[in-house]
Parts: sequence; structure tokens; C-alpha cells
Amino acid sequence: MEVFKPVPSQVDFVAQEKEMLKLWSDSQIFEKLKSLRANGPIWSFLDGPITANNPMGIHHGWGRTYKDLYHRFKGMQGYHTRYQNGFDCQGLWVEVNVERDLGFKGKQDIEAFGLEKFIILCKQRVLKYAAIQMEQSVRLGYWMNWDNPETLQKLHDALGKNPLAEMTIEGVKGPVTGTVEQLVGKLGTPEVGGSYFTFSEENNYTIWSMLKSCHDRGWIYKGRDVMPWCARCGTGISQHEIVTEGYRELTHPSITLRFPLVDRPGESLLVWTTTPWTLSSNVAAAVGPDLTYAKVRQGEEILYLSNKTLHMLKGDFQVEEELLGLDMEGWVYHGPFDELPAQKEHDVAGKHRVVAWDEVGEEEGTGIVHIAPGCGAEDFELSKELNLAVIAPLTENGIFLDGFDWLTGMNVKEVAQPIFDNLRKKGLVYRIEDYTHRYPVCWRCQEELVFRLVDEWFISMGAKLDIPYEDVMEEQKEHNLRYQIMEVVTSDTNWYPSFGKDRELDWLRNMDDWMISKKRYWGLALPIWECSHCGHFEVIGSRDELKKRAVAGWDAFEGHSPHRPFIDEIEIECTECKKRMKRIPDVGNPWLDAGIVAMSTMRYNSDREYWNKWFPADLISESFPGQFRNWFYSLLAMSTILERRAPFRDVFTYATLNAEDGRPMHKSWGNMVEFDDAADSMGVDVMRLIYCAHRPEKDLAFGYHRADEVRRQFLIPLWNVYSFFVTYALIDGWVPHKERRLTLSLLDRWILSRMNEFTREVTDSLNAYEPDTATAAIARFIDHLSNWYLRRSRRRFWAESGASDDVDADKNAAYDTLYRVLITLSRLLAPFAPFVSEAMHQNLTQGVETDTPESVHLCDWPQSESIDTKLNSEMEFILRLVSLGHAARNQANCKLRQPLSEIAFAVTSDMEQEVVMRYKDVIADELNVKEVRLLDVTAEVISYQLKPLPKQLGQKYGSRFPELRKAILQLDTRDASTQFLNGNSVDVTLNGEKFSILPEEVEVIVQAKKGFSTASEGPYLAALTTQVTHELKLEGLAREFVRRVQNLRKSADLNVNDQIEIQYSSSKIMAEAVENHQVYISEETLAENLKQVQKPAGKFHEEYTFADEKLVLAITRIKS
RNA sequence: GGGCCCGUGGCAUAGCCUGGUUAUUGCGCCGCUCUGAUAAGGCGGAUAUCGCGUGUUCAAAUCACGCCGGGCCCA
Repeated sequence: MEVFKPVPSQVDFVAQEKEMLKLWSDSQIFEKLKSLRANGPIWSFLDGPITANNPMGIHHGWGRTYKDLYHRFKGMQGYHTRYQNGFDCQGLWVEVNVERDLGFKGKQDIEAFGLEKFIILCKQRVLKYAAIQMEQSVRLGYWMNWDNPETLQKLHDALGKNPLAEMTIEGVKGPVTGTVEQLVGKLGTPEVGGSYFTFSEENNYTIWSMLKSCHDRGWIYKGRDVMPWCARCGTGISQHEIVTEGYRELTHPSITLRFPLVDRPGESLLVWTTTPWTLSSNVAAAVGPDLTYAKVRQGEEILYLSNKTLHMLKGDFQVEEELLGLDMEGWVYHGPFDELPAQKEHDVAGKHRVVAWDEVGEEEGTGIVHIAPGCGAEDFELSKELNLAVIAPLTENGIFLDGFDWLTGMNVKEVAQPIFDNLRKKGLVYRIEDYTHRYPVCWRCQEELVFRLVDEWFISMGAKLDIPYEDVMEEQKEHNLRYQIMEVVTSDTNWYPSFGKDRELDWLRNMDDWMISKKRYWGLALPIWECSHCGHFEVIGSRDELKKRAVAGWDAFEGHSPHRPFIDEIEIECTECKKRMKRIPDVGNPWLDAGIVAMSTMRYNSDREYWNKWFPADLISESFPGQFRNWFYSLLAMSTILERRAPFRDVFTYATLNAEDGRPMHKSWGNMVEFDDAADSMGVDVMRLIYCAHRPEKDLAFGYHRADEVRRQFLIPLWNVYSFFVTYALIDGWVPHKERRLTLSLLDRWILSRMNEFTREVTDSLNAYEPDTATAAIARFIDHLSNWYLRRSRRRFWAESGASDDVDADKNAAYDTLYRVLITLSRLLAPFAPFVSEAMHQNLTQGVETDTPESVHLCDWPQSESIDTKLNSEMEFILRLVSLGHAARNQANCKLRQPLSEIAFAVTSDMEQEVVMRYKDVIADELNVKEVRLLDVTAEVISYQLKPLPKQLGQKYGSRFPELRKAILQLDTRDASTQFLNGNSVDVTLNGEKFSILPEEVEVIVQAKKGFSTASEGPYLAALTTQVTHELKLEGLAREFVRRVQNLRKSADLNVNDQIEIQYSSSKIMAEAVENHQVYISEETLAENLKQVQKPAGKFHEEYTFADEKLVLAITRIKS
């Protein structure tokens, strides 16, 4: 009976991953993990919702790997966790895609299509992509309480047919029945289970209660402001969305034009703008009160502009006079569009005046700024200060309103040229030229934004006090949300990397009030009812409250989710004037949806006991771009509003994923890697290891080359150690035994001690949120295991069983050690590379040890047992010396296969000498030398060099170090070196003062005399004797012979225990070598027969020429 | 203009908190080499004024200040 299944050295990792997925699903491993840990301590993770709008990208894999890494780590440590993924469902990004699918151009198309149908399509899109992302996540090995994708598909289809039809789906504790729309709204609830969806009723109504809580404190208000506006989407873009990704480098025609002065005929202000459409609404021109302006003559006319912008004038000019901006204040000019009815209506025509404004600069333009308060945010601010008229020219679709004569009905995008023509006719144009600048665009549809005067709804963040946070008094915080949030961040949260906290606090310090409304369709229905009669508004905090207050429309709404259009039917009575109030048509900012989840998904309003158990989250994790002002912010804001507590304890953040060339991934640049492709060609273990090995705060260059590196570094050596183990265990019929009385070798004891050290490193690094450090420790350990422990232990596994008790005992110790290491390694690796570790676990334990869990992921996290630090550092030291030995061989150009008589080492202390001698067998084997000894530092050293160690001496003697150093270098080198090497101090006299220099304060660098090939590093020297005697040469040739046979065996694809017959013919010395080492060769190659013949014959045949020797070989398998 | 991060061979990176005179590792390149687990591995070589400047110090990649450049975030 075979215990282990044979493990070939080559494996299809991707196919194996798919087998493991099947195993997990067939055996319900994840379900078993959850029941296993059901009574464990709580570890609360809160997932940041992924937008369910497209298939998952490769960058999502990064974050999801971290999330899964920590879930599995904590799971193995015994923690009970919620495993709830989240989908972000509501908002403009879903709408934009649905519009695109339908070929819509703007809001009118949606209105014409019908809101009811449109909203259903939005919900369907979310369900469709949520199902796709789930399947991708499962492929990644991400263990969460996933919904059944088929159920989502069923809901998707049913929603399209009849949202009010009855339906039954499988819930957590049995079937759940309701209308399709109700069931969709219940996704993620305790009843239905699975991922949370931000469009759920629970989520929406919890936001309502939060908004009500704000309103109770007077923090909700309707503001009139000039906002960046997307005319295509027909909505304002809030400060939270516009920054960074909302700007593009664009070129527009800019115009410089004259504003003729009323009381100064022939004289004009010179004004510059990049947005000619705003000239229609000009009311003033601003000058910097302290700037110097020039009165300039050009031909017949007089122009005014600031001194530092004179370079923009074309042609000759004479400065006639200089004056301060202050002097110009109050001048009146003719506006460029005084003839428009809107200008007359606002009583500005002919009354435009010059105003003083500190913000005016001279970097661009003319130092005189055209002011249109209805078209610019700063202009609007200024208008409030100076009581200027506000002319708002555009509809929400960017069309000129009535009152603009020939402009009325034109699109803002198309008016630049007609306006230039018009101004040219009026003789106002001075110059028109292209200008490139950063201009805001809609972050979703890329349309250029305009600034538009709108009514929007805000949550007041509280005044910005111009003092450091530490100086804000308790009573100032009391009514100030800004400082309350800063307070919870400061006292209750830890950020990894730590600078995240500073970034968040910086955002909080500077942010404006939170604009929560959007003039769109698909999203949270803001629960604000407003009286058109008296202007009073109320915020409704729950469905029940709404039902009580409803005086109309409830029947139409009943049975529907709280979304448009049905929610809009409901009217309530105004408490002030008793008239009917209607809901404002706006929907909510989507960060309300994502930010409430620390409350909603933890059942804040439905099961307070549960909430108390799971809130706050122990960990949240997302990438930095955007999240400091978005999700982190909204989570903090809402939790502070409701509880004045932080919603999480630790935040683990990471940077941005780029393509391998370091640039962002872009379909058209050909550097895009799709998640599904990567999963199926590099494999997800490799993908996960790329992520885990990377420093989180640095941008990650992701690609297939990196994947190859990672596979080579981790999976291949790991797999081959495992394959080696299984191969020989099967040959020997070795199985693990509970009862172990082992005589461990030095190497066994070392690798076990290293394993414990490594266990501690991985555990500590994960606890410190340094998965990259943990992964580096894994790489180091695999390297030690494969390239040292196993390479130096292989022979023990080949020894023939039954030869002697000692040999059997040693072999058993080797098997047992390697087995234990592989078992522990598979567990430590499980959170990082869950598939390959599971494959190893399955084969190594199932059917072998009855009490081993059926999956590696059900195992307990390994504990670090005794670490023999002395042993570990000794071996570190030996590895250094061995490396020097290899270098010495390389120096002599002497291949390792050629045995040499001896190697001698120079080291720095008695202790090190003792270590070398204790490890001489290992060193001799590795370096293929007959003898390992210490260099005789008096007889065999040709030169000495003293190197005073600055660290020791500098710290001890401070500023006297340079002189002391000089004095040491002036000592008799040979004499002093010998003293130091013998462990004695040497006295140095400096200005009559005596200093005793200790041996550990000086490095002695020695050079061996002729006859050795040497390599050195600092004070360490490896000196190799390179003479090759005839005997050694024969031995080397015998090894050459063996090597050739082994290559033949390998290319013949023989099993490692197949017996063979060898026939050979060769030159004379080679023949002598074979004869002298017949036994050795036969043993090494498993040769029953070794025959010298004229013409070697056999199944596998090869001729070699090397050095001066010729060899013809043939081998035949004779039995297996 | 403000906050945060970063600048190290051709490229990518470690070290910086806690200063020590020969700066880590990987990729790529060249040479050598090992292998009855290894699609690998090992040894060596070429390639770095550690962004620039000033200061602190016996000593600066490391600490401080200023500047330059890049990134993220804000104005």
C-alpha cells in the first residue's frame, strides 16, 4: 500500500489549483473552518465595498490577497470572523454604464426611457457583475461568505420580468420568500446571508437614521453655491470626487479683450480668460489692491494691465503712468455683453465696476480678472463679500437659459467661436490664442466640467479653527464634527504605514462641508422632504417614521425599495405651514453608501447586541488613492456622527498597481494584464506571492516576468524538496510515526531550530502588518531548506535500508525532520499560497496521521518552539565560510567535482576556530576536500593588515579615534596581528598616554602564502590547496564518469531506483579511474554491471570528450 | 502655496528610525560551476560621486537645514 501519492518534480500548478478548489468545495472546507472557530475569540474585519460594475481587475487581486491573507492567518490562530464581502451598488458609475449600453446621450434620454425601467437596469447590472466578481474572487482563493452566483443570476432575470413577483431563495436558515425586489433588497442580511450590497434596504435606511441624527444637531443644510458641474451627467461634482483624477491637461482658446472704461474714452482695461462663455455673465473686474498697474499707450488707445504682465502685449507700447490697483477701485466699464436682457435684468449693464481682490495674481493673464459670480466658485465667494450681482447662464445640461438673446439655447461647448466673432465685431478683441492648462473633467465620463450655480445639500463639517488640533478645547469640539472626527482618529486608530494617519488628519483639517446630494436617479433617496410653500425641510430617519408621516403616495411605494421613482410619490405634511411637502429629487453621494457599512452590516439598528460584539472593526484595508478622502473619511464621519467612536482600530493601506513597465495599465498601451488571464497562466499562488512579497506602500510593477521570478524563488524549490521527500519515502516505505526516538544530526537540529525561528518571524511580521517581511522570511527559509539542509542531507536518504542500525536510525531522523519541516512549512505558507500548501498537506497527511485536519486551512497556526540561537548563528557563519571556499575554488578555476586535499580557514577567535572544527565534515562534503583545518597564522600567512574598527573604537574613544587609528596602523603589523589573533590586547602609546587595544577592536586581514588559492571577506580567509595528485585526479575522473551516467539515466527517464548495466570504453587514465573506483561508481549509479568493452552497446548511448579524456558510455535498464 | 512619501549600478530594490570607513538583493549581461529533487542552484566579474548643497559629528546613504526632481493628497 502506498501511503503518499507519487509527486513528480514537474507539476502544473494551475491545474492543481483547480483541483484544490474542487476539493474545498466538495468537502465544504470553508464551512468546516467556520464551525471549528465558531467559539473562538472575535476578529472583526470590515470589507471596503468593491464597485460591482465591471469584472474585477488585477489591482483588486492585490487588496483581496491581503484581505484573505489576514482572514486565513487569523482563522488558523483560532479567531471567529464574519467573512463578509461588500459590493458597492449605487451611484453615477453604474448609471453611466447603463446609459452607455442604451446609447443614451444625457438625462433627457433617461427621463424619456422611464425611471422605473432605468433603475431596474441599474440593479441588474450590479447583480450581474457581483456574480462575476464573486467567481473571480473564488478563483483567487478568497474565502468569504459568497452568495450563490446562480441565485444572483436568477434574481437578475426575475427583476427584468416582474420585480413584484413572488419568489423564494435559499437563505441562511432555510428558504426566504418575498417579491423579487424585496429579496434583492435583503441581500447580505442575517436572513439571506452572503455579501452586503449597499443598495440593500438596511444600508439605505441606516443612512437615513444617520442623516436624521445630523439634522437633529443642525448639521444638514441646503447651500447655494457655484460648483463644478458635468453638463452631460447633469450633476454637480463634489470636492471629494474632483481632485486629482478629475483634472486633465487640455488646450482651449483663450481670449484677451478690452473692457472700455465709461469715464475715460479711448481707455480700456485689458482682461484675459480661458472660458469665453462666462463673459456673458460678467459683472465686475478685479484688481490686486497692492499690485502695480501700468497705463500703456499703444497707437491711439490706452490700455491698463499689471506691470508684470506687460510681456503679453503685442507690438510697441509706451508706459505713460504707473498706479496701484487700489487707485483703480470703483472705475466703471462697459461690459462685453451689456446688450443681453440678463445683464439688464440684473441691473449691471453699464455699471460694471472695478473691485479690489487680494487673490488677484500676475502669473498669467493681465493682472485684471474678469468676475462672473454665476460661473466660478471664487467669483461667487467674492460676490457674497462685495454684494455683486450673480448671473447664472446655464441649464443643468449646459444650455444657455432665456435672457441671453442669440446665445439662448446654445450649448456651452459650442459658443466659444460665436462669442469671439461677436466680440470681434464689437472691436473688443485684443488677442486670441491657444492655452494649455489643467482643467477639471468629470471623473466618470471625462466630459469637461463647467462651474454652475446650484442648490445642493450639505453636511456641515464645522468651522476650521486656525489652531493646531491639540489646542482645540472640548467645548469647541462639542458642536464641531471636524474636530470630533480628528479626535477619534487621533486616539482610537492605528495606521499602517503610519503616515496614513497624517494624511487623514490633513484631509480632515482642510476639507469643506460634505456635499451629499446629486441630481441623478440611481442611488440613495435622500430622506429630505421640503415644503415648496414655506421652504421648511425635514429629514426622515426611518421607513416607519415615513409611513407615519405619509399623507399621500404610500400605496404606490409599498413593496418597493427606497429608491426612485416610487419613493418620490410620498408626500408628508409640513409642520410649519401644514401644506404638502415633497421629497427633494436628489439622490445621495455614494460615499454615504460605503461609509455607513460599519453600522449597517453590523446591524446597528436591528441587533444592537451583535453590533456591540463586532464594532469597531479590528482591521480595514484598502489602497491609498482616494480612500483618505472617500471611504476612510466617510466611515469615520458617520461613525463619529452616530457614536463619536472610530469604526475601526487598524487601517492597513497599500499603493498603486502598475504594469511591468512602471506605467499605469492601459488597454491601448498593450501593457494590460487581465485578472482571468493572469490567474490561468501564472496561477493565483504566484499572483498572491507577488502581492505579499511587495512593500505595501510602494507602487507595484506587476507582470509575467515578475511572476516567473516569484515562481522560481518560492514554488519550484519548495515543490522539489517536497517531491524529493515523497519520492524517497515511497522507495523506503517510510511513514511518520507518533513515537519518535530520534538521533538527530547537526543539520537536523539546525533546520528544526531555523524552522522555529522562521515561524516566529512570519508570525511577528504578520502581526506588525508587514506581509512583505513575512514573505521574505519564507523565501529565506525555503532557500536554507533546499540549498543547504537538503543538499547536505541527500545522501542520508539514499543509504540502503537495513545496512546497519546506525544508518537506519540516521535515515529515519532525516525523514522525520524533513517531514516535520514540510508539514510546518505548509501551514505557515497556507495564508500566502493556499493552493500549493493544501496540495502538500493533503498528500503528506491524509491517510497518514488520523488526527490531522483534513485541510491545511483547518490546522492551527504553528507555534514557535525552542530556537537554538547559537546553532543558528553558527550555521550562518559556516555558510559564509563555505561561500568563501567556493570563491577560492572559482579563483583556482578548479571545478567542484575534482576532489582536493585540503582547505584551511583563517577566523577571528578561538570560538570560531572551535566552530569550524565542529562542522568540518559538512564543510568537507560541500567543498569536496579531504581535510578541513585552520590556517596556521604564523607559518602560513604572508601578509597581515590591521583594520581598526571604527564602530568599536569610535564609540569608545570618540574624537581621539583618528589619532588612535593612525597609531594602530603604525604598529609592527606582523607582531601586533599575531597578538590579536592569539586573543591578546596590544598597547598603543599616544602623546605619552597608554591605550590597550582589545582584539575585538581590530580586524586582522591575512593573506596566505603561495600554493593556496584564496578568497577572503574581511578577516575571514579560505585557503585552498590546489595540487591534484594522481590519486585525486583518478577520483575526480570517477566522479566525472558518475555524472555522465547520471545524465544518461535522467535523459533516459529512468526511475531513481532502477538498476542498470553500464558498458563503456575510454582512454587509459579514465579506465584506471573506473577500475580504482568501481564500487563507488556502481553504488552511485545503481549499476549491477560495469563493463569495459570495445563498442559499448545499450539502450542509451553517448560519447564524451573532456580534458584529455575520451569516454563512450551506454546504459541499459535491467530491473526496477 | 500647504501636508505626506520618495530619490541608492542599465532597471528594480534593502539599508536610514538606532551614524562606523568594502552599500544589500533581484532582473539583465559575461565567465566558471553543481545536480540520481530542482523549469533550478552556487561562485565570480563589469556597472553606484547613495539627487544637490550646507551643517552637526572623530565619522553621514543614515541626523538637521536648504534646494532640485518625482509621486500621492489638498489649496
